[in-house]
Amino acid sequence: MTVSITDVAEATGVSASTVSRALRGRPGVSEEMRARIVEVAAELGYTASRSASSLASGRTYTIGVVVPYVGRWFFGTVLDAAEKVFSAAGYDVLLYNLGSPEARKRFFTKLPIRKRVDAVLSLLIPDPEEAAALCSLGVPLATTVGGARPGFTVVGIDDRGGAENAVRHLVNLGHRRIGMISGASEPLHWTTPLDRRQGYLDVLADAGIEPDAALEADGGYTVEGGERAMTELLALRHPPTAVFAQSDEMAMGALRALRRHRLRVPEDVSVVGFDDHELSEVVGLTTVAQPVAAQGREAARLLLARLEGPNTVSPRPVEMPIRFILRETTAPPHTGRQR
Amino acid sequence: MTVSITDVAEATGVSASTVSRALRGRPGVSEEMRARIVEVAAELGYTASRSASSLASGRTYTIGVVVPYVGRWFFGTVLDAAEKVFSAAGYDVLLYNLGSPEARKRFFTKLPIRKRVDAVLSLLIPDPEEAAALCSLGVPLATTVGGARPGFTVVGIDDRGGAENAVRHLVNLGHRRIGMISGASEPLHWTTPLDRRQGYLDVLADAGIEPDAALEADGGYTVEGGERAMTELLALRHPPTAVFAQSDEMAMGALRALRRHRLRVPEDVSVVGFDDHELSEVVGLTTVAQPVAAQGREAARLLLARLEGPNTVSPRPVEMPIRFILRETTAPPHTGRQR
DNA sequence: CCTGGTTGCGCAAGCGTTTGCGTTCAGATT
DNA sequence: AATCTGAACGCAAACGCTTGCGCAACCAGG
Repeated sequence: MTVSITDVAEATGVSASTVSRALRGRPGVSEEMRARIVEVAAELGYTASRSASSLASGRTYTIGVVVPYVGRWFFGTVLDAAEKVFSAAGYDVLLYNLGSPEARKRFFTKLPIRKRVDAVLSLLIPDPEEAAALCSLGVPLATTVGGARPGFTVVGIDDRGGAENAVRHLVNLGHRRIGMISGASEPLHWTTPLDRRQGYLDVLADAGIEPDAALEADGGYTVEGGERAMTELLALRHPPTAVFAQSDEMAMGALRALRRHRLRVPEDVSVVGFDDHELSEVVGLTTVAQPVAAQGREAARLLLARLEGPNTVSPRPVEMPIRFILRETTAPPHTGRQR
Repeated sequence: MTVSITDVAEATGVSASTVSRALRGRPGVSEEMRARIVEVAAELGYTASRSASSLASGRTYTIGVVVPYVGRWFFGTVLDAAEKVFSAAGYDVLLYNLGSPEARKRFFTKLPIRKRVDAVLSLLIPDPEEAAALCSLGVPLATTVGGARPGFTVVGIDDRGGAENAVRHLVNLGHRRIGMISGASEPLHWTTPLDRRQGYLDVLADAGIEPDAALEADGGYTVEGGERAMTELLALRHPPTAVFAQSDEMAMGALRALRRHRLRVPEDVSVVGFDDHELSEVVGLTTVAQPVAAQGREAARLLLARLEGPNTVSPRPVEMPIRFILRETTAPPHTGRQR
């Protein structure tokens, strides 16, 4: 039926051990013999059974990647980049998409990943319990989100600095009432929304602007949430003249809300996002870009390095560069007609 | 070190076979014994080694999913939905991201998937050779793209009918010069662009409009490609007054090109897309929606059905409903000032 | 009390690799 | 010429699980 290692051993007239060594480039096989074996194996269309080989060797040559939503641009992009690195290095990737609470719970209680992977890249923010579960796997861990976490190799960006750039831009344009559409603040372990908020507050303080809690609305990192949040802000007695959205998706939701309210951007309201979503250029959104694919690549590379070399996790997160991108959704506040 | 089945067996005072049967719900174990074993296993934190179990049983409880680009909205969304179905059924998913030609070649020559999966869902269009390679795996196959293919369970949409809807809408508005931004026409096995083009041609013929090859530009299914294509169309001696883009991404590129040319949408040019991308609503794009996630779910379900029941592939593709969505990028042609 | 059929469980043979160790043999060293 | 060395390869024991078969023990029917 399907060709096994002994088939190619017999066909070559050697033992299975020699075939194994030859095919995996291990020493102890003469070059001519190796060549013959490789040829015969190719001829027979032999591929080693991963199950058998990982059972015998303990290595799976598989990386587990766990993400909250593969469908979302950010995660899809990171995954895309990371997968390329892994597969180029000969690793397969096992995907766990943990969007729903049930899926998440099932994953962390049953840990189907156990004994199945050599390392894991987590793109979701584990709570302390979940992090402990991952650590208990005893394999190298990495992440590109949520900041430092013991045992994890983390590559990220300067969220606070990025937010400062965005908000400072608005301040420099002359805005004083600056709203913020923030991300889900629920999981406290997930520092990104907190850091971005801090950047926002820092700049306000710097500019001598009194922060106003009413100007912060939660958008849950989705387009719809952004729209809702913007709608809330517009319902305020004194709506903001500019809005900093903690993600481009939420910024786009805000744009939609503004259009529904027949408000012009940037004439009536300025909007600045964060992330540089692939479609942000299309809508002309001013934003701060983070190298999403590069983060995935880097995290994957570091993970592989830990796998092949000494398994040491750097204490400080790797920080990737960010870049402010001026486009068309920001302008000085409209001092003329007031709503 | 890590707890194995014999550990559970010893701790319970039974044999490993009984533990195996008990944990997998096989007959031949009394209920009270099963309960005890389950309890002990949970206590010890036992998880069966997949490698060992699939080596012994031949089943991997893993589905291979191969996609061209995980990062792109369409594929990410299909994958997201399919993964949920698979994991809920107890299957893991092995992801192969074959964007680059090298990755693709490596995959199809080495077929690392062999002996690693129980079934595969392919979201890329295999050429005949690649399709044969997949068939040679001897496992159930499914796809959500590219139409009928022997051996594959396929779930798709009525591409031709959808295109007809879109173009008829433009015709009804009074447009006569209707351009088309088409998808990559390269792989001939991939029928979607052809079908959508046919729908376009059908409606033109129906309306007594002479098709003009100059009005078709290739956008390669990307935002940038769409922008280039639109730019080409605008450079024409008689540019179209409306454009049908075969995908929303290309439509968005077209919108960008139009904005760059200081043309208003829909006053100067109407644009209609195809797919209903998650951000199409944000930009107000008129389009024809296809149920992307639902297709992924359905394909996954059918695949699992083939896996558990009799392995029969339905001869006709499953067709999911489409829906025309009128938004704000289409209007009657501007008969006033002409460029 | 002896059959014949269940039911519940253990035995042991795999599944296809990897790998430590042992063997053989040619060539180099004394 | 006897010994040592290293390279090239084979043997066989894992790795952790599944599963066909066998074997007690038990129950009901004659």
